[in-house]
Amino acid sequence: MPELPDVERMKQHLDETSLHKEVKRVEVKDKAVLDNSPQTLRRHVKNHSFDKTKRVGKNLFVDIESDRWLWMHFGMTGDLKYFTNGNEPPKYTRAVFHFHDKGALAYISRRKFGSIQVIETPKKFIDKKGWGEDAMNMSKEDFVEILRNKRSMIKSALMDQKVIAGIGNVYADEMLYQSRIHPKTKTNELSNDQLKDLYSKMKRIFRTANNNNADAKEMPKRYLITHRKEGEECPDCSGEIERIKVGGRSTYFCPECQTVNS
DNA sequence: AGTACCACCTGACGGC
DNA sequence: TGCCGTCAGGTGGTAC
Repeated sequence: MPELPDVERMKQHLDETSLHKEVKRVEVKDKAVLDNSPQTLRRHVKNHSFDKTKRVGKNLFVDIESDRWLWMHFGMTGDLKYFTNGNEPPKYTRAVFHFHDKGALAYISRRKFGSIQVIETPKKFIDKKGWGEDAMNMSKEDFVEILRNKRSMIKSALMDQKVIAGIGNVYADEMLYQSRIHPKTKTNELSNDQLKDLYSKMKRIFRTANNNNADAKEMPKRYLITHRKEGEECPDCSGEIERIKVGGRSTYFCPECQTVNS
C-alpha cells in the first residue's frame, strides 16, 4: 500500500486521532517490525505523547521527546489505525500504542516488511540514509537538474528514494503513463521539457491521490491506476495494457501511448 | 553507475 | 474443495 499519498493519509489519521495523548502502554505483538528492543521502544515512548508528525517520502516521523522521534516505515503492506480499547485490534497488528484516554493506535503490517525505530532527529536520520527531497516539496528546477544526467531507466530513477523520496511502483507507472513516456527510457535521453512535464504530472497525481485519501478506487477513470491489469483496455486509446519488468518490478504501461523515446 | 537476482514474510488469487 | 504457481504499492545486500 504505502507510497507517498498512503503515508500522508496515515499521518493525517494519526494527527486527527492520537496527537498529545500520553502513551500508557506499548504492546508489542511481533517484534519483527521493531529495529530496537521492545524495552528500548517502551523506555522512549511510555509516559510520553506524540507531539507532532512529519512525513518525508514514504516515511513517517513522530516526535516523542526532545531530540527523540519514532521513525515508522510501512513496507508493502503497512497501515495505521486508531481504535478504542475493548475492540479487537485490526488483523496483522504488530504493535499497539495504548493511550490514557482508552484509545489506541495500531501499527499494522501483514508481511512485516515495515519497521519502527527510535531515532534522534528526522534530519540526521534522512541525511544518513541519503534520501532525496520529498516529491511534493521538490521544486521543478531541482527535479530537472537531478534527473537530467542520470543514465538509469526513468522508472528506476523515479523510484530511487535517494533521488526523490516518495514515489513507488504504482505512482511511477502512473506518472510515466500520463507523460506518455516508455518506462525503460534512459533518463538522460529525456528533454528538459519532457522532465518538466513529468514533474507537473507527478504533482497533479499526488494532489489528486491526497484529495481522494489515497484510495485507488476513487481515482479518475482516465488514470492508469484504475486499469492496472494485463490486457485491460487503455483508457486513452484502443490498445491493451501490458506488463513488463523494469528494475525487477512489475510495470504496467500502454505500448500504444507510451512511445516517447522508447 | 547501473542492473539482475535474492532475501525478508504472509498471504490473495486464479487455474486445474 | 484443495493444491500449486504467481503475484504483491518496499528495501537492502551481493555480484557482475
